[in-house]
Amino acid sequence: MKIVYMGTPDFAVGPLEALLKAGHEVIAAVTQPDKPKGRGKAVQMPPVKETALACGIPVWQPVRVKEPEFISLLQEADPDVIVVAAFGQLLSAEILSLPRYGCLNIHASLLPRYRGAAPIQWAVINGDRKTGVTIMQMDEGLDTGDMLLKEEVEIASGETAGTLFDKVSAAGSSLIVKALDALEKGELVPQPQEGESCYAPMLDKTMGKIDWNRPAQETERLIRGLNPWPSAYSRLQGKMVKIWQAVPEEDSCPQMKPGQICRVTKHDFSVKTGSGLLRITSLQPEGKKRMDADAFLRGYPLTEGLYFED
RNA sequence: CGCGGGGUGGAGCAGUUCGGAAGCUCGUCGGGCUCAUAACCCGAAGGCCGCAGGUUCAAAUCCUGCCCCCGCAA
Repeated sequence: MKIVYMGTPDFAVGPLEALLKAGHEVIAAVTQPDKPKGRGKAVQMPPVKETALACGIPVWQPVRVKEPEFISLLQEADPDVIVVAAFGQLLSAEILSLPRYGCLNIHASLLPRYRGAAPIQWAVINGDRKTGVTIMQMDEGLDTGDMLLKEEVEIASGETAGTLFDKVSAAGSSLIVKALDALEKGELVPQPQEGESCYAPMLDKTMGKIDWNRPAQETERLIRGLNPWPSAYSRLQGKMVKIWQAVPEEDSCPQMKPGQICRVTKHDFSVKTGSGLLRITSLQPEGKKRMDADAFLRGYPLTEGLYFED
């Protein structure tokens, strides 16, 4: 199969490698333009570009895929199919109908649930026990196309968005290979999306601000869902503190108010929430590395009654 | 030149303003107490204070250059 691959972040790297390993002819990788990132302002290339370059695949980085020059470039390439994974730009009808087999998308959820940009994180934040990956035939809607193949992935207790990303990406890698195989043989049966749908909007940093009035369980899920990015955080004595790991507990401090620190032990400490306590076991003060709570407590002695600020 | 914090025994921190014997809370090892312990008591080991130069009688501390880690922003 002559494939044009469209993808940008780490999630899209595995599937690309899987396609190559399966012997498909990837004639080009399309990815978002390099952007200034990181501390220095240094321009960085997307993960998919790095991989493509390392594999000797031509890389295209159109600012807008709708540009006529890019469309004609695609037409010239004449792919059998376009495979899309977390690319970051919407494809026009013109592009969707360009390849013989159309465009296949690797989506990180069991559609029709979690259409949109951050399906993995939202599955964790909402406390789902399983999610998955869906290969679908793209249409003009946002993740509304007919489904071709699906695979479930369990969400373990304590799962973070980061660890789940790896699992779902791996599942997507093998599934897209299967899908193309079946596609060639004409064995795929498109299935319209039915049932309850929902959206998983893009995450932004403000979501990570912990509202201590919320129940401890809910905050704990938020912490896992926003790990490794953008991370859940609060403020303590004027400094930003990221919370990396916590455990919900029974409320044993009825006299405390939400956000107040209680039960400081040698190894960890708990914070009062709107419902229950949240025992903090791993955190990261501004300017410091992530550390276990007991390490934190050695250098930053806390007293009970102290508040996390808004 | 985007803004800022930091690199001090195994861990987390103080000390740097106002140069002058390496400290705190833990951990580790040995011993003691105890039915027992994450508790308590006694003792010990373990640091070229990120690297390289400079100033000085004397530098963790002042000056210069470099490396590395991290928060914000993007």
